[in-house]
Amino acid sequence: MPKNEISRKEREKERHRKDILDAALVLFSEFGFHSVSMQQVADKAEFSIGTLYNFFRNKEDLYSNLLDKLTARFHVELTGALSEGDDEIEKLRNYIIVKAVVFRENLDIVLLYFRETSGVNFNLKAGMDDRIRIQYVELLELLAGVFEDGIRKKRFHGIAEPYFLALTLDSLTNATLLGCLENPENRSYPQDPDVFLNVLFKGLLVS
Amino acid sequence: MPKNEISRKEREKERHRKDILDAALVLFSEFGFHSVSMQQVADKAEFSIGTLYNFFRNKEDLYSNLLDKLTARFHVELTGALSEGDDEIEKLRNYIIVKAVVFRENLDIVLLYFRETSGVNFNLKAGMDDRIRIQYVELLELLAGVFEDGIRKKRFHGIAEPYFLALTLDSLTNATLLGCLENPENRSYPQDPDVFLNVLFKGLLVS
Amino acid sequence: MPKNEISRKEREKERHRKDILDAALVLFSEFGFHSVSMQQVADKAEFSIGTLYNFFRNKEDLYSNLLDKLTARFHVELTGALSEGDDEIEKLRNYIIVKAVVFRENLDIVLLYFRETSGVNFNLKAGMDDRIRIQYVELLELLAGVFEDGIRKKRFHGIAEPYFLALTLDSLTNATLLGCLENPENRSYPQDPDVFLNVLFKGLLVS
Amino acid sequence: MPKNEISRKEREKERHRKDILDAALVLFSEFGFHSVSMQQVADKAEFSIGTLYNFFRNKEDLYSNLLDKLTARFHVELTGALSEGDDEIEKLRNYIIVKAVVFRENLDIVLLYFRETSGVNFNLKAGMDDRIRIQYVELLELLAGVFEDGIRKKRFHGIAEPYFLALTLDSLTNATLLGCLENPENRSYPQDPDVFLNVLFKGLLVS
DNA sequence: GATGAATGAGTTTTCATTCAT
DNA sequence: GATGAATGAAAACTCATTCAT
Repeated sequence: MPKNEISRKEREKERHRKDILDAALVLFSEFGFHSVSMQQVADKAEFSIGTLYNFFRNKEDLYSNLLDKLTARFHVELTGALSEGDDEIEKLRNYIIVKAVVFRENLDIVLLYFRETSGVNFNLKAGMDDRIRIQYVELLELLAGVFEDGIRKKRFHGIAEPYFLALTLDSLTNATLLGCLENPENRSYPQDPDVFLNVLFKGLLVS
Repeated sequence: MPKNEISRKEREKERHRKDILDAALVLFSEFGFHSVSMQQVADKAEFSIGTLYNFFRNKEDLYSNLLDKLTARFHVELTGALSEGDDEIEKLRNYIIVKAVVFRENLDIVLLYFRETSGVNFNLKAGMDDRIRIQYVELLELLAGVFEDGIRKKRFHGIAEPYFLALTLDSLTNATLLGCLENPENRSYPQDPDVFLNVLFKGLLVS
Repeated sequence: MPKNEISRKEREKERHRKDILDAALVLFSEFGFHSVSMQQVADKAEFSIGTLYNFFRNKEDLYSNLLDKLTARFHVELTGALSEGDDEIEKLRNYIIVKAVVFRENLDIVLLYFRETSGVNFNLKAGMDDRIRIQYVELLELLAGVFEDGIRKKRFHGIAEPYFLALTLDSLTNATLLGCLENPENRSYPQDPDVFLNVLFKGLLVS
Repeated sequence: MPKNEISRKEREKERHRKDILDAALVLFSEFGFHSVSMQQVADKAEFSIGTLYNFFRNKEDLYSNLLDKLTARFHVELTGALSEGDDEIEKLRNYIIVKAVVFRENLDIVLLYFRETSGVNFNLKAGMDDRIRIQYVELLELLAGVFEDGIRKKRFHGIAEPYFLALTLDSLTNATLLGCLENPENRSYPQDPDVFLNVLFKGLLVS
C-alpha cells in the first residue's frame, strides 16, 4: 500500500519536526535565542545538525516557526475563551481563567513569548515578529470589543475607552501571572477571576 | 596649577566614560545586547576598542554599568514623584505625569530597561539584574504604600490588596506609554493623568 | 558495507587528528607555546581554524594532548630499555643507547619535552605537567633500582645513593645529547655508551 | 654644587632602574616572559608604564637587560669560585659550595635563568641569548680546564675528556640543586660537596 | 623625567552553515 | 533523508607601544 507508506513516512517526518521544535522550545525559553547553538538543539533533539537544516532553512527560521506555532496556539485558546460565555462579564471571567491555565501549563512557551513581545521591540529581524504583533493587536481588539459590548449593553459604566480597558486587563493579568509563576514560593496567584475584575469593575458594574 | 591639571584630566576621563556609555545606550536599546559588537560601540563613541576595555572590564560590565546608571536615575525620579503631593490622589497623579515625561524624554533608556526587565527573566548573568529587580520591587512597594494610606484615610475603597493596585497602575501605565511611544502615529497617549486614574478609581473614590 | 564505511571515516578522522598534532609539534618545538598561533597550526596542518577546535577544546588542550602523547612514547621506550639486558651494566648500556637513538630520531619531540620539563616549573596550568613529572620520577626510580641492584650484587661500589647515581646518569646524558644535537657541526656525540659509563664507573666497578 | 646635583640625580635614576629590574625579576621568574605584562611590571615597580619605556626600549630589552645582569653576576661568582683554592680538588669543592649558596640565595634568578637556558633553545629572538650561551660555554671551559690541570698533574685519572667531566659535574649539580630547591620538603640537598665529587671521582682520584 | 589614556594589530574562540558520503 | 566534519567570518579581549600633557 504505497499510500500508507507515504503517509507513514509523512507522519514520521512530522514527528521529527515536532521533536526538533520541542527541543528548541525548552532551550530557547530557558536561555534565549542568542545563547543557544544549533548544536545544542541538535543534541537535545537527538538529531544531527544537518537534519535540522533539512527541516528549517536556518536558525532564525527554526525560531520563527517555533514562535508562530506557539502564538497560534495561544491565540486560539484566548480568542476561544472570549467567545464563550453568555454575557460580557462571563467572557472576561473565562478569559482570565483560561489565561491562567494556559500560562501555568505552558510556562516555557509563555516565557519565550514574553522574551519576544514584552521587550516591546524585538531582537530579531522585523517580519518574524510582525505576525506576533498582529495577533496580539487582534486579541486586544477582541477584548476591547467585549468591553464595548458590555458598555453598550449597560453592563459596565463607560468610564474609559474600551481599548484602554482591554490593555489594562491584559497588562494586569500578565504582570500578576508572571510574577506568580516566576516566584511561586513568593506570592500565589488568585484562583478567583473576580479578584482581577474587582480591581477594574467594582464601582463600574451597573448595580 | 597641578590641582586644576588633575581635575581637568579627571573630568575629561569622566566625559569619555560618559561618551562610551551614551554610544552604548543608543546601540543596545535599538539592537539589543547580543546584536551589538564592541567594535560598533567603539566606532559610535569614536574611540578604539582598546579604550572601551580601559573603562570597562568586558562587554557585560559595560552593559551592566549602563543599566545601573539608568535604573538609578529612574528610581530617583519616580520615587521622588510619589513623595510629592498633598494627598494620595495627588501623589498618584504626580507619579503618572512624571512617568510619562520620563518615558517620553528617555525613550532609549526605557526601551533598554524594558528589554531587560519585562522579559521577566534575563539573558545575562544573575546579579546584574538583581539590583534592577530590587529597585523595581521597592518602587512597587512605595506605590502600594500610597494606596494603603489612601485606603486607610478612606480616600479609596479598599477594594483590593494595595500591592495589587500598585501592580495594576504600573502595568497599565507601562503598556499605554510603551504602546504610544512605539507607534506615535498610531495612538497618542493621554495628557490627563486622570484617564488612568479613572480606570482604576471611578467608583473606588469615596464620593 | 556500512562497517567498513564507519571504520574508514573513523580512520580518516584519526589521521586528521594526527595531522594536526604533527603540525603542532613542529611549530611548538621550534617556537614555543606562546609564539605559535592557532592560525599557524591550522595553516601548517592544512585545515581551517574551526577544525582544530573540533578536535581540541582549546589551544592548551591541543598542547597538552601533544605532550601526553610524546611523554608516553618516551616513557615506553626508555623503561623498556631498562628492562632488557642480562645484568645491570647491560641495562645501563641499553638505556644510554636507546636514549641516544630516541633523541636523535625525535629531535622535535625532545626539544618540546625539555622546553616543558627542564624549565623546572612550567608556564601552563598545573595538572597537565603533573603527569609528565610523575613519569619522569618513575623513570628515575627505575634507573635508581638498576643501580641499587648492581650495588647489592656487588657489580658496583655503593659509592653514592642509587637515586643520586640515577640523576647523574640522566643529567649527563641529557646535557651531552642536547649539546650534540643542537650544534651537530660542533661536537659529535659518543657512539660508545661506555664513554658515559666510564665517567661514572671507572673505579666504581668492582674489579 | 651642580656636580653633586647631577650625581644625585644619576644615582636616583640608577635606583629607579634597579627597582624596575627587581620587579621584573620577581614576575618573570614566577610566571615567564609571555605571561607577564608591562602593566604588571609597572604596578609592581610602582612606576607608570611610560617610565618603563624611558628606561628600556621595549619589553624584550627589559628582559634581556635583566638576564644580562643576572648571568653576569652568576658568571663572576662561579668563575671566581673556580679560581680560588690551592689545588684542583679544592677548586671543584669551592665551585660546588658557591653554586649551592648562589642557587639558594637567588632562587628567583636561577629559575629565570633555567627557564631560558635549560630549554636548550630559547623562546626569544636569537642574539639576546647568545651572550648567555657564550658565558655558559666559557664557564664550562674553565671548569674543563680545572679537570685538565688535575689530570695533567696526576690528581685524577684521565678517564674521560675534561669537557665531558665538566658537563657532568655541571649537569649533576644543576639537577640536584633544582630538585632540592623546588621541593624543599622532599629531599634536602647535600651540605658536603664531596657527595658530588665522590660520585665522579671515587676511583678516579689517584690514590 | 614621569604619566597613563589611547591605540589597534593580533590572538583565541564560537558557531551558523555547507556538502560530500 | 540523515550525517557530522570542515569551514571561515565575526566576535571578545589583550597588551606592547606611543605621545600629549
